[in-house]
Amino acid sequence: METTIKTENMAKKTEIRTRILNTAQEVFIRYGYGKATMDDIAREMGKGKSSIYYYFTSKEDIFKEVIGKELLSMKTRIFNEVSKQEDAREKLKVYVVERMHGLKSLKDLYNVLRTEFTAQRDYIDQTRQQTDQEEINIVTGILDKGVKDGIFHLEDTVLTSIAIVTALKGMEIPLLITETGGDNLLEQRLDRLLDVLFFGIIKR
Amino acid sequence: METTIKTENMAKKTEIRTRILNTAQEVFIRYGYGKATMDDIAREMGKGKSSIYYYFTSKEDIFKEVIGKELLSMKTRIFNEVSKQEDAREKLKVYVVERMHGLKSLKDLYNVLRTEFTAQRDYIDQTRQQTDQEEINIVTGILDKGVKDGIFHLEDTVLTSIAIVTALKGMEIPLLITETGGDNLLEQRLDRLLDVLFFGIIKR
DNA sequence: GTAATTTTGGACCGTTTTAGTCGAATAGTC
DNA sequence: GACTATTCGACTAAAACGGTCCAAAATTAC
Repeated sequence: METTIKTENMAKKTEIRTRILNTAQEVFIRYGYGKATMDDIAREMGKGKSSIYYYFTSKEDIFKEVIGKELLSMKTRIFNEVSKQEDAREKLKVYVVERMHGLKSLKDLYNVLRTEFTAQRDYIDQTRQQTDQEEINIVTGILDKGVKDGIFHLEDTVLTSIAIVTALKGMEIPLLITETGGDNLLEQRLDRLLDVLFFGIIKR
Repeated sequence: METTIKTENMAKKTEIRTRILNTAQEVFIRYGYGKATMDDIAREMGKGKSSIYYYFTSKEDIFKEVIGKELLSMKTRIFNEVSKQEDAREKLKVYVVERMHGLKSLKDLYNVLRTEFTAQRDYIDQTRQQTDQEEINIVTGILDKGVKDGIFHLEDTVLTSIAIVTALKGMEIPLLITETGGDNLLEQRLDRLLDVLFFGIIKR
């Protein structure tokens, strides 16, 4: 009975933390990190500002957790979509498209690339570096399967996956910064990228 | 020659003022009046903050001019759309719909109803009062035409138009504050309002 | 019922940001 | 050259903001 109540209390605390994170995300999206205030977040919650500080250490703390949960969510989505495909070519295609779409929604979240808040950007870059190895592992696994199935002709799948991930990173800024066109334009450009990628791989 | 150059200089000054107002409007829409800064506006212009103060007295001065030009633009649009109709019933319908649509876009502009910046809201309310008489005159004109054409049966068109304008005002907050649904929902609710209005008028 | 713990929020503090001003520099006109 | 128009970074005072404090309220434990 006693542990049950304590468990409920822990769950309630987690629930309130989640609500704060979701509210903070809306406020960060609407105003950007800089202009969003702790008072804004508290007001949307219907609570006092100090109450927010009871659950989180600082504004930056909240921001990092919001980014973290979005990255995790994005990674989960990518993994699920890639797992659904059988063909290695489709796996790679889905991986690229989901990755870029995920980043696009992250752009809306922190609005940092545009407004140059270096501190947050550094943090995002740093967080992204942690997932680099994971990305390379995913792409290497896809390429290995393709070679095994006779679809791809590659000597070194690890080096190739590094090249692919690096190319994707290099495309992030130009692709995401561009305001013109909606998802359709992004889709078209990604298709073109994949064509080049496949021709380059398949033709050898 | 001399007056020509001075005229050009006046035109250039007006052009720069217009560009400042348009830029300010974008910044106000994005961040709201409170969070929008003079530095934001200047940066979007590619100018120094002091340059803005060369053309405008204050941030509030700019805000009032932005609101003023939007209200004027809205009134012009309403007048033009109402003038295009022949039937008094259609005139009234178009008037109501254009009026509410115009207010909806103004809501986006200043974001004040939601964030309760009293100073700006008072100013907007005050500005709106100035146009009240104009609204009553427009609606009275429409009702007079309807009575003349035998479509409406009314004893006192002026009193009725006051009632209609008051009813529209009373509906502004609930209609515009509601986030749910797009223009379609607004259109439906306005149609329903008009049905009630017409049945109430036409059935007597 | 009382004590302990958890949660809350307005007041406060130190720092940062912002509206607005100043004065010098540059550009344009006569 | 004199005068006017325009520009902008530095500066000031006031306001805003992140974060803390501490008492009160609410909840839980005994």
